[in-house]
Amino acid sequence: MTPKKDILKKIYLFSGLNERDLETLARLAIPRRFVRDAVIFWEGREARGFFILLEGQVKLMKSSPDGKEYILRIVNPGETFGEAAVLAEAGYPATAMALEDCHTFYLPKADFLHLLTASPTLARNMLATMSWLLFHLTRQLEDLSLKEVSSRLAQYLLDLCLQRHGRIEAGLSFELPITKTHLAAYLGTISETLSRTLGRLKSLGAITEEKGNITIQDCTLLQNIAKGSRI
Amino acid sequence: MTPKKDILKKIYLFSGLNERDLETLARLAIPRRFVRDAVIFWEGREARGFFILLEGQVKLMKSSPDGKEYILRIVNPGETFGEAAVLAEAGYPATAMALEDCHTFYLPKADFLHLLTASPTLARNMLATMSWLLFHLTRQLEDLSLKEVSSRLAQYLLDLCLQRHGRIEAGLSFELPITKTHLAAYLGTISETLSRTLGRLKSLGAITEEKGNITIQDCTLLQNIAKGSRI
DNA sequence: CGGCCTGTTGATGCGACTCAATTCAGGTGG
DNA sequence: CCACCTGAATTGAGTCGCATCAACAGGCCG
Repeated sequence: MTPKKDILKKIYLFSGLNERDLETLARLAIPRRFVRDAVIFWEGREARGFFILLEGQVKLMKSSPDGKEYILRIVNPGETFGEAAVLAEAGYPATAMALEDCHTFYLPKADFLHLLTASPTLARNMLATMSWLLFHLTRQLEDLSLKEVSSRLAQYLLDLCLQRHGRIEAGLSFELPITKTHLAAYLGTISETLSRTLGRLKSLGAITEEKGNITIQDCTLLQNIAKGSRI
Repeated sequence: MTPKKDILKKIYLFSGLNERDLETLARLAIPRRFVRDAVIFWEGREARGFFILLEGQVKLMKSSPDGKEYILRIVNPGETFGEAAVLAEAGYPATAMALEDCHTFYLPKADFLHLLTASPTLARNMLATMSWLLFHLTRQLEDLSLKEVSSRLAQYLLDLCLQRHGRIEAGLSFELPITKTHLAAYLGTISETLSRTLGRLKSLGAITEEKGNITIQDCTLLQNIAKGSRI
């Protein structure tokens, strides 16, 4: 079995840390597993620590009294979540739920804060992580307030293509990493609307879909839709 | 004239800093003035520094090709803006515009980063600031995706009342700190809709308005609307 | 096989945006 | 002091995007 230290050193938040700090972290990190659909933490609850996702997939979400939900972020292996909450004195800003069986490390708040004051590198990484999160949230706000569903979907598909292939080009294809219902909640809509919008992109010739596999056909069109051209 | 140092020590981001660091900051801070409607920085432009607002009011906003705008945050004196951008390598995530004639200090990125690595207190303050921003943005996302305009408006009014009087109670009144057009852009809608929604709150007896002065009449009703009850 | 979850499609209704007209308040200059 | 202008705020009519409700098809698994 891989030692904890070797796992931790691959996490972005801990990159560049010296061996001593990594060993300290390895001592502090507590393995925790969650089954599919388990709630990892609830929005508003006091944040006593944060998580490092090693295996599986987690959604960070807000939900309304009448059952609607909005997905703030999908967490993938190697990423951390709940970090920001241990800095603020408020509780977790959202609810975390396991989308698959998950394997995590848990880092208690007090230990982490202690290490944070001792290690400038860690503090710097933390700042970088948080500014990335801020950037991400800012863009989501822009999308929700200024763009319609078709634009948000087109942008999502382009981002995904870029992430998978490093470029955007007609003919490239990829799978959706989450179910369409979840994707709808992530785009701030519902599955019915997503289904119709995806259908419209297909009938316009922007994309094709086969067995959950999306292929980009007309990237110029897709980019125009993402920018907000009426379709 | 008040020495720069004494001004800086009242800024939250710099609280608890030792005299030496404050003096360094005071040497680095460059006074900059902006007239009403001046753009302080554009979204996407490289962030070479950030600002401390001393006097005036600034809006941070995103705008779409067809002229709509969304206000991410209204900056008030004593607050900083653009800080997150100097940490990330991406440019400014939004455009900053002066709503009134403004007086600011400008802190160049390189100098600030240098001080940041030298001062754990400053790093800690920066982390706290950023987690507050994250919290704030998260709530805005929740509101935009899950709530309708009436809820967002009711919530805004309640927040404002709490901020002004320290409590929420029927009979308390306050002024809107920004124009209704700006408020509309902040709530993710347009002035016509805001006007109608405000009218609805009045006719329901939740609030009254006289010469731009809002008075809370029925806080239970207002709180229910804020939580999402249909009205 | 039957249940369950995911996804698709159709009909309908509501919230909010658009466009246009009007009023109002503040500031300017003759 | 009043006429004038400009930007803010309000109000009405019409439209559109998207959510809602409902029905149904396909895949997976006990």
